[in-house]
Amino acid sequence: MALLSANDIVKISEFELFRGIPGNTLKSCLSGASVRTLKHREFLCQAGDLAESFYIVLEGAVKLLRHSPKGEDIIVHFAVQGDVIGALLMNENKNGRFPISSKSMGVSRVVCVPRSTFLSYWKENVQIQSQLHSLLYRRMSNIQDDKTLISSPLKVRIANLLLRHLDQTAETPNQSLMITLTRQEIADSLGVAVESVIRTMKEFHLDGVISRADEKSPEIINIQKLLTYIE
Amino acid sequence: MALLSANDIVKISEFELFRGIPGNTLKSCLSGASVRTLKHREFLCQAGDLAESFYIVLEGAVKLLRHSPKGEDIIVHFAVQGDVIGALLMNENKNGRFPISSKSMGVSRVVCVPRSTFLSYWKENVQIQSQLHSLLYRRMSNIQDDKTLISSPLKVRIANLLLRHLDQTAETPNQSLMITLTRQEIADSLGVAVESVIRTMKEFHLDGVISRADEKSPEIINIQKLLTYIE
DNA sequence: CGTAGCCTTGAAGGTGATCAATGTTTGTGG
DNA sequence: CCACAAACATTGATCACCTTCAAGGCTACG
Repeated sequence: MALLSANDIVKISEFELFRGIPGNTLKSCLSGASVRTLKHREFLCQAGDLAESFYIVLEGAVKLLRHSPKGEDIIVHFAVQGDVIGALLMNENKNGRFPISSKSMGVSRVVCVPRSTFLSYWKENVQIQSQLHSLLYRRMSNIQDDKTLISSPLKVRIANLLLRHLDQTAETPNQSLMITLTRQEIADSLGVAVESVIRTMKEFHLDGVISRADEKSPEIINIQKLLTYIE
Repeated sequence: MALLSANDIVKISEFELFRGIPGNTLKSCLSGASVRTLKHREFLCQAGDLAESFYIVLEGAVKLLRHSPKGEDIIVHFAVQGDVIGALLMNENKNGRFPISSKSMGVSRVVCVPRSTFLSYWKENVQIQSQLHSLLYRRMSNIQDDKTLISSPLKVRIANLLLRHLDQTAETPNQSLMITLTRQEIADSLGVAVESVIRTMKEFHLDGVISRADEKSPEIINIQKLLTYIE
């Protein structure tokens, strides 16, 4: 836990969440906030924890997990830079508990904002509420997209997942993923067995749809070819 | 299309969405609003329509559909009394289009509120934004629950769906569903084949888990027995 | 250097999809 | 009032996709 550096605040001010928000308002919205650095696989919060603060991802990525009855973990969302975790919960009654766990993917840095700050400054600011709406809208759209594809073959569902995580900044026909996803994580996100993901990805690889510069780096996607799986 | 009756306004004022909202604020929030009566299976809006207004369900129920690539429709949500449809979209850029279709289940009545009213009165009211958040939170929780159960056997997923739609007002051990769901709708909601739902429900019936007073009325659930399928 | 987490491959098995045929109910139009 | 279409329900047979299980390999890390 550490205080926010001036550099961090600049970075935060550039997030879409705070677009058009004056500097002093931003400062209020971050009162009592601290920065937490998470190691690979470290938990940010666990399902059942008292929700005393919520989070903004500064750097890196965090996966949101829910326990399935079988004991496996299902990934409901990959939170990346600028994403907000647990804000919806702040509105609910006091003593609310997280319904999800959050686990860091690689090293990441996260801003922790206390619940009281949400109630005093976030909840009372219509601009911020609207921006939160936009974030939620996108997350809701994604999860609905997934649901729409439930009955599609695994190839299609994986292709869809990969497309969603493309690094939109590059312009080349071959784009890489914004985050490094393991086969296990893809499986957990789609609710299927790892082995099935591995076999499908192998096929993609043989077809030249995906490739990797080296082990450990994110997958590189040939978008044209990938799209043929979806149509 | 008709104007709101005094009776309708009373009913709306009792929705959770407007809890603690003063009468004149409510009136502003409904400026330009009209009531639409929908026949069974009539569309309220179709995917791709210009989102010029959003909706509040007054009576009856409306299902929200998304087209899957195969041409089937997946049900992403059952909207009942007090539910809001399309509000998230109002925040987004002008000329936004509905990503979903809405189709009435039986006869229903819906309040149509113009986008301009949202921007003038809903968006600027922090109380209403918070209430919208709560509604969304619940919808998000539901869809995440569904996702968590993706890899569970069909029995469990159907049991979960039934539990969610119990009529909470009754106290008896046997509760009925709030809305009449056809097997087809259950299948569309879970993204499985109708035949699979029929076979599972038949089994439930033989086990005495569900029963129907008569055809056409909602299913009656023996909760104790149903819960044994989930644990 | 041993453990933990992830990846890989093969073989066997099951759940649910698909296809086909038929029945029931409701609403529509002649 | 009857004929017909549309939407939903049902049942059985067959089959594919994905799961499960088992075994082994690789890399990172304490």
